[in-house]
Amino acid sequence: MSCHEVLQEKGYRLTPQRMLVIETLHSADRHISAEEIYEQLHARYPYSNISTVYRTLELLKELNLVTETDFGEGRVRYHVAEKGHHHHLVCRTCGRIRNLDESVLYPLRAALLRDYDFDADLRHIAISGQCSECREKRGGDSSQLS
Amino acid sequence: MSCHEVLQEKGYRLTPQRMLVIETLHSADRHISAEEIYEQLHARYPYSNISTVYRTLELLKELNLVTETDFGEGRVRYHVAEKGHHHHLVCRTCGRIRNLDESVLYPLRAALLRDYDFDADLRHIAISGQCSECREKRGGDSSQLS
DNA sequence: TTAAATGCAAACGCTTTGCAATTGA
DNA sequence: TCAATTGCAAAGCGTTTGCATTTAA
Repeated sequence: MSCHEVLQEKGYRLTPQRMLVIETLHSADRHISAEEIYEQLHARYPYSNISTVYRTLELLKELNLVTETDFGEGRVRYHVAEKGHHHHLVCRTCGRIRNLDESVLYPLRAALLRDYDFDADLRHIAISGQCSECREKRGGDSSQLS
Repeated sequence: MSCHEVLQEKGYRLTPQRMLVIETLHSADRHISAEEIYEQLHARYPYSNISTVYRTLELLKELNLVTETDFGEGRVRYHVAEKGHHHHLVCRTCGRIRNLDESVLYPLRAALLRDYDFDADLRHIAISGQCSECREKRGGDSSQLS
């Protein structure tokens, strides 16, 4: 189902601004920032505003139509949520496997490239751990972070 | 070698502000933000300033005495660089293994917990990929990201 | 003594918000 | 028609910077 259809179905208005933001996101060949979306939008539709871009992105995020990724640049980047590529989260307790959107690993890849000059292959990984249900049931060994 | 010694050896001044920032970082039981460091510093030394905190953190980062981690909260957190815990980066071409500071994985762990409610076990992982030398030599298959 | 470091205030860049005006359904 | 959406301007937040003053060595 397309972004337009999802918006319409859920009762959101299909404004020209929203359609242009969606179009820009789809035609982008890489993760794109709000500012970049705004520039393209503004070129075609001069009476547009960056706060509308942010509000539209917020909405699309809520509807899981776009993914927000923080590459540690001081701004956040967006792309349309792809259903195709994903990894797996494997619960060590119940064994259940859950899909993990690949975009969650992008910041790590970016950091390894930037800080270690290492081109990590994160295309086929499974991450082990414990799902929320098993954690609640057993209490287990959670806190690694502090 | 302690932070104080490193600073002194490299010819940096040991000001009370710097010593208090270092002390605060060491006594913190978790990753701490600049604002939090400043609050503690300011309580003990009222004529201090947050820009000094930022400048000190910048310096300690350069000297590899502290690590900066972005958990995606809109602010960055710091902690003293631990030599103890690390993971491995394994080059698929030359096989060389390089240490990876564990803090690089913290944002991923935080994101999995926040977005997937999954408590990932990232304590013993090796990440496969290609190091910079091998990439330069052979050109290989790099770009996964955009 | 003096270059390095600080405090202050102002600016920065990204993002959010209050509100009146506009508009899609 | 009228609630949803927008544009605008201003604010919010974490961080950085210019500059005069202070200070560790």
